[in-house]
Amino acid sequence: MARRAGAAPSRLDRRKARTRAALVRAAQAFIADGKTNVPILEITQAADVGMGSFYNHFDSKEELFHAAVEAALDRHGALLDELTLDLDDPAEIFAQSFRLTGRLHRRRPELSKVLLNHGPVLTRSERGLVPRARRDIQAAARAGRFTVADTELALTVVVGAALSLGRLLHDQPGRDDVQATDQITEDLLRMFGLPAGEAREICRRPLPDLEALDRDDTDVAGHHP
Amino acid sequence: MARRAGAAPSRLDRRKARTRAALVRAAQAFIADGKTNVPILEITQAADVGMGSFYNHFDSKEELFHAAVEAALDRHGALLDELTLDLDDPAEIFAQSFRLTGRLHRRRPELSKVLLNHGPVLTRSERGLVPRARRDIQAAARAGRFTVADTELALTVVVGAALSLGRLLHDQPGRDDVQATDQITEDLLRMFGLPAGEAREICRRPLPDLEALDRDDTDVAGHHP
DNA sequence: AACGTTTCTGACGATATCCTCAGTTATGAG
DNA sequence: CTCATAACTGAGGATATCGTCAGAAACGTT
Repeated sequence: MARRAGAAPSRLDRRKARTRAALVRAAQAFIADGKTNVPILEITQAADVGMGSFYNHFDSKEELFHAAVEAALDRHGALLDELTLDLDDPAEIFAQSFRLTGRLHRRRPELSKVLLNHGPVLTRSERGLVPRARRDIQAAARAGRFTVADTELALTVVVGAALSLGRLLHDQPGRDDVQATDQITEDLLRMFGLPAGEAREICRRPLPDLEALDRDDTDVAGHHP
Repeated sequence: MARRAGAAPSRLDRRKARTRAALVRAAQAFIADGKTNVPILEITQAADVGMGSFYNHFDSKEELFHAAVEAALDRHGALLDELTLDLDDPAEIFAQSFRLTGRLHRRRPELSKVLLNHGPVLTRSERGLVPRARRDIQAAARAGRFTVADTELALTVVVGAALSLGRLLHDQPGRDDVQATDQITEDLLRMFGLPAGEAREICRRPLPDLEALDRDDTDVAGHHP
């Protein structure tokens, strides 16, 4: 019997959701290691779930991987929205979102790797970070803060810069991620027509509490103490 | 008996080189379709080469794919060097290289797809396009044309923008590639500190003969009439 | 032409992976 | 408590892929 939408989740629902979440988490771990051609058996073992259970939730490995990446992206996007909620200047909203995403690469390397390994595919996805960035750029342009000839092309550069930055930080573990991220954000703001001095100043403003970010991200992973 | 370096290639050498090239070309075709987990047998069939021949040239599929991508990148880099040889302004050399690379996505879609699908891995490679871009940016900075706080970070943005642009053109076949490429180049020049007017003007200058580019690229593919 | 060497070739045994299915366990309803 | 249903489980047959190897063909040398 189909459960009515909005009804409280039953124990059965929760059991199924737990198994599914375990599989998604295991998949994220493998993606983080760059291995997308792992046998299904290994995934289920890592998730501490029976082999057959896989097919109760997904029809193919690709379906699982896709779900894993989308979940991670959605979560980070929502976090950004939350953290920039009380900012007024659209240029600063954009800058802080980009800076926070840059910080992410070091703070949650496994999530970062997921983004890097599947970034290309997700670049034009209608979920996750891209629509958010588009919205912010458009808002800043409308407010006269950014000079943007073509929103989609500006967005293209921004997304490319974000992925490329992640790759840089991943490949050079010694590099200062804060300096790198803020410098690139500053470069992008100049590209958007802001005077060099103002661009630099905006990128030096303090960021929201990063402890909150850690707490939230821990929640995401479903890692309850 | 080992052949001395520099000696004229014998028929045997050429035979071996031909089969190897056929495998590389077939690999490029598969990479272009995004399929990097094709059975070796299919690759050899596509290359019209015996199954066993594969192991005369490569120890693993990954080795073949790596060779395929590096060959494509080296070739395009050399082409850019050739085409921008007689330019004086370092800013223009950078701009033309970027614009020409943008043009490539439409003119040679299969090569473009190779770059896109393996771009992330090759971003920090010491061969191919990245060292060239680094050299050009440094030259422009030394000449006082670009204002660059950190060459590596600027390079990161440029590389990311190039890959992201390729993805955009690939996903939106209808989009005007010339307009998109030139606009992004202009954005990057502004990021490098050039005045908006000058950035725009540089990106409107004519490009080297594209027919020569076609001829050269055809040579690359080893496609002799 | 004759012989040694390099390269090519495809069949085949070994191995890895898939995914179904019949049986088991957990949950819900009466 | 009893039965029905949903979810979980792992063994196993079917399938796919690998990489070796012995022989054939092309090439070089004398």
